Amino acid sequence: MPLRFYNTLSQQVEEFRPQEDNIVRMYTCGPTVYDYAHIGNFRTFTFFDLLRRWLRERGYRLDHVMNITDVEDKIIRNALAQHKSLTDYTATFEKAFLEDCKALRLEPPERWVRATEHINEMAAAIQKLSEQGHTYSSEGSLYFRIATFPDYGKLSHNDFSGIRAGARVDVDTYDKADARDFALWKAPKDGEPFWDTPIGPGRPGWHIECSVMAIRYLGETLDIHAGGVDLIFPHHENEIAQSVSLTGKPFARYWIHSEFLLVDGQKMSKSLGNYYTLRDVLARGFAPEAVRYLLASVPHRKQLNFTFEGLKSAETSVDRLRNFKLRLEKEKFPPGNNPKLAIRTAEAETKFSESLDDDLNVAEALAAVFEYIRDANVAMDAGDFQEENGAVARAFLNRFDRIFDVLRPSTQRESLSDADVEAKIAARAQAKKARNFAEADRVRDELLQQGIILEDTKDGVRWKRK
RNA sequence: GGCGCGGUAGCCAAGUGGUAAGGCCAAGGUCUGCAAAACCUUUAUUCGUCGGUUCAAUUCCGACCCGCGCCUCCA
Repeated sequence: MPLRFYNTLSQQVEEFRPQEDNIVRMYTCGPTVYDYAHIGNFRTFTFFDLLRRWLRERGYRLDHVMNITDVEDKIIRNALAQHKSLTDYTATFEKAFLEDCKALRLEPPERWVRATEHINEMAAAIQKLSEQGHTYSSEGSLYFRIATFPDYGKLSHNDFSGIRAGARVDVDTYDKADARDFALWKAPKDGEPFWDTPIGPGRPGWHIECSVMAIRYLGETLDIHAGGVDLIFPHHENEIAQSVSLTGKPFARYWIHSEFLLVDGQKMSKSLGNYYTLRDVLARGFAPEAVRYLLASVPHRKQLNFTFEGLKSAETSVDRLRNFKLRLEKEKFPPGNNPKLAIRTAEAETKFSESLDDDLNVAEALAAVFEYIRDANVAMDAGDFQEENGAVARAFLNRFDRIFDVLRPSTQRESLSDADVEAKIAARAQAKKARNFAEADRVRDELLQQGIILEDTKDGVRWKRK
């Protein structure tokens, strides 16, 4: 079965085929750097990461652009309040964001692009839209006139035919002719930063940046455009209106949206006290891999209810995976190749791949991995697991980890060197041999205090860092 | 009200027109000097409710109930 994705545009699962050979041109909506990103944001960004990794695993070459919105109302408000320049203000949060991405092992896209570095291009695009008659100005600001774009609503499946132009719905501080119209260019207000451009002084509206930067780097028609479901309307709808008006071409072929993360069944909000940044969660002692696993383990089209209980569960699941990896690496297997197991591994890998091909069904893919691990453990216990099975198993596990990337621990507290640990283990072995279990247990506890866990096996002692 | 997503065991969650994957937790057990790890057993006669289609529905159709999101900024 080919790779396929649910496309918001068609509301169907479709086979994925990029326009050109094996290159995937993908644009994903990145963060607005006005504050620390929260775990809801990272749910979406983790999904982008899985998408990237699976596309590449499937042989595609990626050209992925992600924007950083560094000019926007909240940023301006906060920067003014702190008497900082826009750049000084956003630099802090951009840096924090990139650190968080790294902690979560999110691969960087091929290009990060900042809104403020494309102001002139945005102005030029707006100019062109104006020449084409898609805009009007009001009090120094320029608006996109939705009435000039008949396909408006196709992505969000909204029917606007019943809405009258000019039927004023309460609109913020700007004057719009139609509630659906949106600002392309905002006139400067007192004390606010602005840019001098051929279309006048001001700053870009939010939507135009994505259209302009996507087209600039990826061409007029993207293969994939992804974002959170909350962006479907109006953001992505507006992007389509602008882009298609500008180019006359479809803007993106596959629109992929990830569902919301909820906390305790509700939307995160500061007033409810259920608003968590990644930093908040890590400060509670959870490893970034546990967070990554949790965010990655629920299919993107399903709302993910974040709880600390769930995070704990994710942590234990990661431990199970790591234990298996450790066993695979340390245990001595008899020579040979158990054909039954070889087949079993191939089956598991096939199920893993087919599941991810199916609109990135991570739940099913993980099931394939865990089922395999159980069978392999059983075989190991029975002595049926042989050397050559090990190589294949390691390859499968590596493949799993190229996508999920949770096996490597990120907190490496090297309080004891490997040699120190081995020495302690040797001392404990002596004590055990003398049946001095009190001393043996003392050593084991001592090591445990330092984050070293011992496991006695028939092949000797196996140890790992917590 | 419109648009969209979802309601499957204590929690998370997959899935199919033919009788319920997987993970976590819990209980008991095997192994172990004791642990750890691993394994085994138990845990949904049942998949929001009510109808319908069918030999057969959790899976299709209809209605209804509930949760969440979007409809002004938002991953």
